[in-house]
Amino acid sequence: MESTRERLIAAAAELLDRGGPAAVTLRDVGRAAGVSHNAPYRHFADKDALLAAVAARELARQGANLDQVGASAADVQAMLQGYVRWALRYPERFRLTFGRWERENAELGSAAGGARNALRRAVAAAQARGELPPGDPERLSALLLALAHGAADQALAGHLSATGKGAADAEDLVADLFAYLRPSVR
Amino acid sequence: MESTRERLIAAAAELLDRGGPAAVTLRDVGRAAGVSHNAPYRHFADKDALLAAVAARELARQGANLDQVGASAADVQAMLQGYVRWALRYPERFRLTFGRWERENAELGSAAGGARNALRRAVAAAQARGELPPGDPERLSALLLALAHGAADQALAGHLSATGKGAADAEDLVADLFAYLRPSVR
DNA sequence: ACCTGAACACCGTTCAAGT
DNA sequence: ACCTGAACACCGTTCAAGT
Repeated sequence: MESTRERLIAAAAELLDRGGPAAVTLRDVGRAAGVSHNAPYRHFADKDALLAAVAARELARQGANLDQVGASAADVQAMLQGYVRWALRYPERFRLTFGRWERENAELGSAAGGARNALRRAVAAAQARGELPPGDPERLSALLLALAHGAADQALAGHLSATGKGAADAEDLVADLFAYLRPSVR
Repeated sequence: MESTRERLIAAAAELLDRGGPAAVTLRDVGRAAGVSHNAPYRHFADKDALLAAVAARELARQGANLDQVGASAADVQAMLQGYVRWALRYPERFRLTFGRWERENAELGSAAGGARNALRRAVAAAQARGELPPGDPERLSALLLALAHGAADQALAGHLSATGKGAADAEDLVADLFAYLRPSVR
């Protein structure tokens, strides 16, 4: 049995996918969940809190995927490319998740932290195998995630020329970075 | 003498910086520009068109900076770090500029294209000097810009741990990438 | 060609009231 | 503890009218 709270979050996520944050009106959310237009206020402080709950749900799902990743550089690459695919498939959730509010919302902050930790562990394991350059894994993780994040955002904004000789989609850029990082055989 | 159109854009940019797109109400824009709340409709189709004009102005300014860049890898790095500093200083303009609309707005699309071309030329020059790895300059440019963009966005979302042993700010990540890309002396 | 004031539909939020 | 209907203030947009 789905709680009203869960139905509200699901309805908000669907409206978000369809038309961005502006399309998430409390009236439509209520209608889709079968309650009145201000029933959401019994579960969330305001509209922003409802959107934050959508973001937290998304981040928790991402974290669950990341936990089962392997220890090779190829596994880390696949993890980041999976992240890029998710961003391209659900642009609005991607943009929402990396908005403003992690300072304010504890649930969101810890969900994001968990995902970052999973990536850092995988990077450290690949470094131990000599498949990624040495150095602080936290810092190398940040570099990898920043590239995946930026490549996805550029692709969504239409900034990646998908044709021509220099054509590269967001996943190609992730692959390029891993190729540059591969320690040369000495 | 500043035209009404220019005053509207300037007022919108200031309101945007102060409180994000939601704070850019046509009523406040009109008030700040000394006209009525619907005078903007004589200059822009709607609120989105006004925001697009703000983004275009910003992008044109960025492009003007990029045109005077040198030909060394250090110059390219400085260019990208300047981009990161701009993003961190004007988060709302940064987010606005890389929104949705480049497909729709010709002025915006060409402004963004000009900035990308300036970067590609500088990258090609640094490659010719042997300071960056060979390969299609378009593709390497995309990698560099994606990282700078992603690092800035992660920093703005509070995703970059600014303290601890793995501490790295957005500019550090750009520097790290250039260090990895430096062709090893063979 | 540019601007204004009134008006409309829509939205987030609050409140008194119901079970 | 959870929900509802009415109400309020605010916003984007349109329109008839003015210079």
